[in-house]
Amino acid sequence: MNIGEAAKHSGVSAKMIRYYEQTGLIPSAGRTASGYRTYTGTDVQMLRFIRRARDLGFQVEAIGELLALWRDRSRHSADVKQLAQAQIAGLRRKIVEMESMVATLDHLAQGCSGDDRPDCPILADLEGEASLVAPACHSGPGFNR
Amino acid sequence: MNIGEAAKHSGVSAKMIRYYEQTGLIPSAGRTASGYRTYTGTDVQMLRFIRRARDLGFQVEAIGELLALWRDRSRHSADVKQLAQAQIAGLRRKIVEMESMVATLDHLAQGCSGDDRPDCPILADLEGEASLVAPACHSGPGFNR
DNA sequence: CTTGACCTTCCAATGATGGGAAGGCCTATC
DNA sequence: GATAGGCCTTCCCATCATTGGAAGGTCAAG
Repeated sequence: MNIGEAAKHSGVSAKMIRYYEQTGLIPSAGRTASGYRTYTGTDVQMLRFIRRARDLGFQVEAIGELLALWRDRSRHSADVKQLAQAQIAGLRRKIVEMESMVATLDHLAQGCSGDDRPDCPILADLEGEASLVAPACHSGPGFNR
Repeated sequence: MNIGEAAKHSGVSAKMIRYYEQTGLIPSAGRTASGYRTYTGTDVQMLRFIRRARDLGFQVEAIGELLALWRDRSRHSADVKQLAQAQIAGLRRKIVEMESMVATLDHLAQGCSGDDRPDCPILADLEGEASLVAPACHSGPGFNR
């Protein structure tokens, strides 16, 4: 199977397959005499593993760890679980952060008449007049930006 | 005021101030005879505006639109409100997506014994045995990855 | 044997930010 | 007035995952 077919069957683009090979996430594929990469069913399964992990928001580095565990027949499921829970925790952190943004924006937008007048609490807040909005919404220690 | 002080007062790093100038988000700063950038109180206020908008998750392109409205004395608050609501909608979309990831991962992690045995539904799911998890959780059209 | 679809490598760009080097400027201290 | 060290300047590179494209080789069907 060449790279195009592997891409179709795995849902990972050919570009990304080459990239993953280049960065060492996956081993180098076999080659035909003319230099084309060849893929087996196992390779496609690995690519689908990667695709699925990406869909779950894992970074490529974490996927490397997952792959290592996947290949390790004597792995401990605790190690896998720990990676998953770290991922959950990271996602939850980002969700909380975004929810705080939404709350602030929603509060500001509700105070905005939304007509043809220029007065707008949204701009006023961005300008720095923070008294118009509850400070607890966005000045907490949770922001990592 | 030179760029270091402007950075300190605005919370935007000197690097980013130069970058914003280079990309046209902010107008070119004045210069001293020896080439140093100079900033006024108004400039710092604009930088703080940018900083605050970044904290609310606006992309730089959207901040450009916000700044244009901020400068426009005859703006309509409806335009500002629309930008804010688009931002809210975008954030909510991402939050939903992440919540679906968390739900899937949480479900998988709960099925994982987390001990020294190798059996692990997390890996099994990543491998492609999607029957272990409700497909509606993550196969919807909302994914933009 | 040509055509079109595929493959190869290499280079570049995205968006927002940080790091660093090489060199110039400013200010305080001696 | 010289010097030190802290700031400034520009320029280049790196990140992270992904896409795009160009230039050129290969394969399969007509």
